[in-house]
Amino acid sequence: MALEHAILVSLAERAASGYDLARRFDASIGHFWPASHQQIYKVLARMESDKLVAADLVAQDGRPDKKVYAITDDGRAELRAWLAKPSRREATRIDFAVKLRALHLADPDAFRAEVEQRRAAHAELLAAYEASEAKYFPNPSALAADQIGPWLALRGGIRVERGGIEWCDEILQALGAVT
Amino acid sequence: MALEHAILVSLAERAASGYDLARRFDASIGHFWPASHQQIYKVLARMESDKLVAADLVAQDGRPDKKVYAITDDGRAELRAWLAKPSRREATRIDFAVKLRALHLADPDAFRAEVEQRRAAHAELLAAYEASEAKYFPNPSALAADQIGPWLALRGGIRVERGGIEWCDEILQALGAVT
DNA sequence: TGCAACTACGCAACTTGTTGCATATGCGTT
DNA sequence: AACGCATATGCAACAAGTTGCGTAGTTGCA
Repeated sequence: MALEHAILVSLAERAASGYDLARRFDASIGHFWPASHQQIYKVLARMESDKLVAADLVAQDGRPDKKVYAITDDGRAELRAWLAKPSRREATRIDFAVKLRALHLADPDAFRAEVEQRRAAHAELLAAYEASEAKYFPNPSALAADQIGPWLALRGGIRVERGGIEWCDEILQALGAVT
Repeated sequence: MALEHAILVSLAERAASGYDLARRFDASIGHFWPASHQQIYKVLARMESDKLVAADLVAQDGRPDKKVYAITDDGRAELRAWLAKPSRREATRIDFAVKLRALHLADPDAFRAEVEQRRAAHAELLAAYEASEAKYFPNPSALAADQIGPWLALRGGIRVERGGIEWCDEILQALGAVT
């Protein structure tokens, strides 16, 4: 159950409502652990009953009330335990690679279009990551201690997307050679 | 439901029992879509009742009987439909990147050890992929039509592992600079 | 005035995958 | 004879995530 840990990491940075978390996941941590608001609310409710987080009901004017969750000492202990325990290799499922294996059964033009679409998606994410890096980490050699991790995570994202683009280019080249 | 499609791809290559598929997944297609034998048997049973595959009971001597599954025309149609429909971007969940974000809360030595372990795992998989490439695709410029896809998929795996190693090295360097 | 978009929370049904266990045969080793 | 290992199949309980829907107030715009 790693969404739990992703939420703990996010709440350790600062307290947030379920809604805030959902947006935070869309913007940053969710690049590595996507989560829908439904799933976040569900897990948050269980975490509250497990005392890993504590809710504080905040009335707002002009907006619905919200429940602001903060990490508890139990939560921090759980987070530390998770960090200390080496995680086993996560299973990466790459739908696209499965499709690739069946390339000879597919329509070449449709497949090429899909590869190009995929390449564009990688390029878009890469641009977003690079913009984040320029904005938040302009000087990586002089980072605050709690910024090194987020920066390294972002670097990983950049590598993944660049690798994805290169893979697409290699595929397009191979497809081109066939045509 | 993509395990279904991975199984169809595998059975389109050639018929197999659940046990065969499980081993095939361990060795090749499972690098991109891991699956346990329990899950494979479960999905196969449903696929049989959906007429996507047909089972043939084969008695063996010296071994338990087995059920050899072959793809049906309906299965081939489903496979073609899946190939033609652009798949949306799969959600990649990177446990490790979530941990990285909480780096400042972790024990530096334990974390370094985990990164090194992760690097070793990437290196091991990379070596296996490169051995496969050398063995099965010694001459990529002259590949049979149905071998291009599997080769490109393997190339993707190689890229992923190489990228993973480089990321680990970047992290180790950053951790070293701190110490 | 109406309608879309944003904030804010959540339930219910379903699908997918994991974990632990059970069963059976036959081979080779100790 | 006992044990582990490979072959071969599967069930049951559980965990995690997806999809579709529902509620309710506020803001801004056309």
